[in-house]
Amino acid sequence: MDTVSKHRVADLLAGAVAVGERATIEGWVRTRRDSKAGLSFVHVSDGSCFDPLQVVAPQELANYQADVLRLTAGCAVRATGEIVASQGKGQSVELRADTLEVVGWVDDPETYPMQPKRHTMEYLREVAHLRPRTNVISAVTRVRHTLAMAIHRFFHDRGFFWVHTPIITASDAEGAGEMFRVSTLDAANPPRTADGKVDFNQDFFGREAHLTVSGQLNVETYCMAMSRVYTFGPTFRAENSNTRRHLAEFWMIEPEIAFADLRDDAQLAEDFLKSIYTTLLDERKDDMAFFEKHVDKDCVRRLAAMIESTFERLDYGEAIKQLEGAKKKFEFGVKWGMDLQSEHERWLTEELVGRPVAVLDYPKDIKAFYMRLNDDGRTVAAMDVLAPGIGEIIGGSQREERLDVLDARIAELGLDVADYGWYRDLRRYGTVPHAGFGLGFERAIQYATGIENIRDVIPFPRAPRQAEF
RNA sequence: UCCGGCGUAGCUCAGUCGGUAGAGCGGGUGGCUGUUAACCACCAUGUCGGGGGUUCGAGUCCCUCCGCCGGAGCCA
Repeated sequence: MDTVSKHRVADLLAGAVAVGERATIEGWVRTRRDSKAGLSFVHVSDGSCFDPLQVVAPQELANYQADVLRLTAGCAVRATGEIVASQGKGQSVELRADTLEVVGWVDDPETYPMQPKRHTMEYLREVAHLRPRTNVISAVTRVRHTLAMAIHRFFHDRGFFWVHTPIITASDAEGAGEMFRVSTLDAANPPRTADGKVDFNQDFFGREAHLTVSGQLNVETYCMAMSRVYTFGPTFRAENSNTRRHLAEFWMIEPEIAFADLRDDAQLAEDFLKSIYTTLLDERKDDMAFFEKHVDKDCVRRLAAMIESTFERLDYGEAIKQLEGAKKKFEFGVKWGMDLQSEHERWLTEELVGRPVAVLDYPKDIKAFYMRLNDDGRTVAAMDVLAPGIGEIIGGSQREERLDVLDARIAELGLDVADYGWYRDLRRYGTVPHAGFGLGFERAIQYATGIENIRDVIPFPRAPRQAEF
């Protein structure tokens, strides 16, 4: 092998190697077309960008008959040659190979699951180990990475610290949602207490433990020292929900800011969404063009509109009034005190406002115990950010920082104050107003790409009866 | 979990009134072409999701189980 340096396809297509210079690429064959002019065209992808590199393999290659003419989709190859201006349409440059080495064959091309054709997303889910070789999943993968990096960059640039809140939690105070148990007890024959119950005292942690459903309560502790913090990590829900919007394991982003109220929180959410989607449109034009053409023709326009808009602020009570006065007939009735249905959220952001809107100050009875009670005594400082085309994209709140009010809410909801020891301590020692929000990472990807099923924007989806890979 | 739909070739699907299965793509072979998911011709391909039932006969009708998809609920 010669000393020609290796390059990524993305770099070559971007002109990193001048025409006339030599380069080596490594990747997987997408398609092969033979020309009786005495050459074959082999499209090679290495995942570095949406487009493959066209490798021109002339019949003069020593292994042309033996190898090149046997190439099928999925073969792994290494090609070295001169970068030349393309004679054909569809690419600016191509690699005229003087060596083309097959690193790994596809042993049975007929049953290779990834054929050079359109597959259904359902089928691709059944071959999750091979689906990153498709246009759509590789594009999702690059978008997912770019958004993740954009999120970290957004927070880092604003002085936030990434706090690694625990995956395993012994707190059963997190509230909503069924949790996965974490245990080393013998499931078939667990130790029992005198009254016949499972004795979790003998379990690994000496008490019941679960996978976390939210990092918020933990991250609040670091907020009360570091001022600006966020979590970005996996989250688990054992709900038996089988929809295109739910996973048993998903990633969530939860910033938390000290010395801040609900309005600061809403502003953070607005800045956040605009920033990460600006980065996405800027850095992944190729993939977004693909989604726009083949998945959701409105996705780029939707993001551009969000970036350019100023988010509206709307009081919950005002939202109810507007909904009650709407000419549109809703499946669900509208009344103060109820939670907004998806159809209501869509109407508010799409019909009434026509751009993203933060709905503020919800009735306390439909919201969590930790949300700050407003002076009216019947609403809490909660917010939902609604966006055209999707509805709710972010949910957040100002947290109750007054110990006596928090205790009253815990009691009111029938919760056990003993379960909230360390959380209450934050209100005893230097408490300050603070707020935060939660964003489901996969839903943010769905919103950007238009991918309808959430199982297609995470590499290995976990859902009821689905954990094969 | 509830409601609805679907399950036929490697993939996407068609299959009428119940009479032992077809197309396109993909694969193989050949032709043609600086080709772009190329094109043309030919060839091969099936436990019709599993089990049970009705019938002379079931891909088709009935029961049941499994799986998948969509919607609802729950939510991120």
